[in-house]
Amino acid sequence: MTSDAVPAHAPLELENFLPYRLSILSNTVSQSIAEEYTGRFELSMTEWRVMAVLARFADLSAREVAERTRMDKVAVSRALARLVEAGRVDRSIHDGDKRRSVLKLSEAGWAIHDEVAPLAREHERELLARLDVAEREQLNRILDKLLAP
Amino acid sequence: MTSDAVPAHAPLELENFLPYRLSILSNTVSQSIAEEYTGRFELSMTEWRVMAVLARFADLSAREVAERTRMDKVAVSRALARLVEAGRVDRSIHDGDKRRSVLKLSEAGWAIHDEVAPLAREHERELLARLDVAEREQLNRILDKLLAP
DNA sequence: GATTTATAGTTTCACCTGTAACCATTTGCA
DNA sequence: TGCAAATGGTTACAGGTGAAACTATAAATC
Repeated sequence: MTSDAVPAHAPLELENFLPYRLSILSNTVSQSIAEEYTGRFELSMTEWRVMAVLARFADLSAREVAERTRMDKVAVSRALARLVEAGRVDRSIHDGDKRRSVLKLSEAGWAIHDEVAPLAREHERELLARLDVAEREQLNRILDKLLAP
Repeated sequence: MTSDAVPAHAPLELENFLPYRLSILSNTVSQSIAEEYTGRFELSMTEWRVMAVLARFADLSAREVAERTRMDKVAVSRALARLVEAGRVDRSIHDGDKRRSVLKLSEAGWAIHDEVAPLAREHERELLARLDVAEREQLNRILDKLLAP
């Protein structure tokens, strides 16, 4: 039996490494939702996120959309260009500040939103169905803590 | 006061929508770890993931790396090309199956691993420091359930 | 044993992404 | 007022990414 002179390496156990587990879970969930709307509506995930924010908060500027979605402002700018082009978002210019845009869902945008939102909620429901009531509360509390600034 | 003839839209409350919260958390965490090694070691996130898997399980094939990292096989192929080129991974050919490659970290690869791994663990520690012991156990149990196939 | 089918891995293509540079407008301040 | 600094948003560039096609090898079937 050889003595262990050289200290052993200490590889991460990825399967127990929290950042890794979060990444796998998040990608799996987001992608399974995205699969449902990308095909049906020619809607990218970033576009959907922008629409979801505008559904909840009207008359935001592009910068505010970026803040709320935590997306890059360039990504938002491009998503908005496509959404406006497709007639899903109405863009006007802010009174008194010609740099700011004022954004809201169009009728067509709302129509899509009203189909996609329940679908997204259904996925969330399926995911949460794996947990009991106590666990759901725990998860919410834990996420609140981990997401706090 | 106008009567509400048209049914109201029901926008998602993104800030309480589980898939969205998971996505924000996962991106924030992964990126803050990545910031530490991308600059210092010219190492992309996908490359690091490949290295982490090869640290834990030697002599995998590219396909097995893809399975374990849950990355696309094309992404793995390219990450491996860069890692082999940089001398961080040794690639040989499987005895008895000339299609398979046999991958392992090189000395240089291990040296980098041994610097990055503690750094990643430290980030995990900082994140978990926001939770008490009970919450950490709860989180683990919950993630086990949500990640089960 | 020859031929079809499956598998490992790479390349191509079309697109998405972030960083940095940029333009227009507004704000701060001397 | 005039001018520097800050801000909202877009564009250019340099990668990174997945789907599909492709090459090489192995396994299955006849």
